[in-house]
Amino acid sequence: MLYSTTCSYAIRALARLAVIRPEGYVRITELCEGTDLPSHFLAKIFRDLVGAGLLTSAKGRGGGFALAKRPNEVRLYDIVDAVDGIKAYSQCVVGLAKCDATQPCPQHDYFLPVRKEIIAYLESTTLDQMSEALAKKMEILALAERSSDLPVVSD
Amino acid sequence: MLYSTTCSYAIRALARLAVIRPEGYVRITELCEGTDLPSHFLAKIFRDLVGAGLLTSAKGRGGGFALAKRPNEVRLYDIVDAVDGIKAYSQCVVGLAKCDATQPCPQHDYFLPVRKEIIAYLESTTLDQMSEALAKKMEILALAERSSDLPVVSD
DNA sequence: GGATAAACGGACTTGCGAGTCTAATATCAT
DNA sequence: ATGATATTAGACTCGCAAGTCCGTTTATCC
Repeated sequence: MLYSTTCSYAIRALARLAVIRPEGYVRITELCEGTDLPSHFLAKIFRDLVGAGLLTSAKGRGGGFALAKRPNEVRLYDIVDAVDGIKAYSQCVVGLAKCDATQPCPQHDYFLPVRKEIIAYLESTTLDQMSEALAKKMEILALAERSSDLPVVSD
Repeated sequence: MLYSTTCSYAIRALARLAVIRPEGYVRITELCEGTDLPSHFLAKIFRDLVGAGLLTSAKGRGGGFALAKRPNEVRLYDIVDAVDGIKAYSQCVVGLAKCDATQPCPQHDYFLPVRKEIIAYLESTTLDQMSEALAKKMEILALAERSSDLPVVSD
């Protein structure tokens, strides 16, 4: 509800990319394996992320997508901005065209701390934090799978 | 970006309702006058709010919609829950089906304070706070209009 | 150079939230 | 009673985000 579906896919995929291969190319199909990420759609999203400068790509054998920067240099903020556009987060909370200090909407003042918290969250969370959390989770899932012999589809 | 468009309409309309007539019926057309609220669509939304117990309605001359409770008893939380469903706010921030303390998503821990802040905001903000803020704004706008002789479309 | 393997590009489909429209129903005033 | 006025109900349209598909291009390997 904070991000668009497209943006959620982007975030999850980038976190996976940072875990699987922090530097070097990963194929889309490999990236989506064992997850419910829609590979065709993600391919389209990744193309845009290349355009936005977050990813680089290489065609042909051994190719794929790679992070354009080191994981600790990529903020959640940058991903969200590239996909949804950060503007969506600075607009009026009830969608008024005119909403500022002189013409505030009914919730303007009350919402300020929430907006502040969201922006701080987007700016302070980085890809390496997310990849670290994800790596830990994948490890746990792998253990669970080995003991139950059930494939776990998640990321 | 926090609410659906429908929910924004509901919030704005209820705030207006509380300003125009805190108790007693207001017609949809009257409520939308001088705003960009889509009256037909709002009629549909208000029907649902009647079903949710936030509004009461009366047909025929002198009828319309009225608040079912006093403005200070209606929280933003209640409105959002009636329209979007509060469940949307408690789900995983990146849309994972399974996401809890045992299987957290890559952002689970980092997002907690944001979620907390949002919920606090929804629970603590009430309709009378919003109507008070709106009344103040409408007053300013009315003054501006009188001095410039330009009709101001807003709420 | 041919086969293969990957991204690239765009056209296309689908699903759903948003918004419109009209007929039905209930209420009030005279 | 009758006409005016309001919600009610639901079918319908519209636009966009989400998702699919396939041919093209570029790179690599043998």
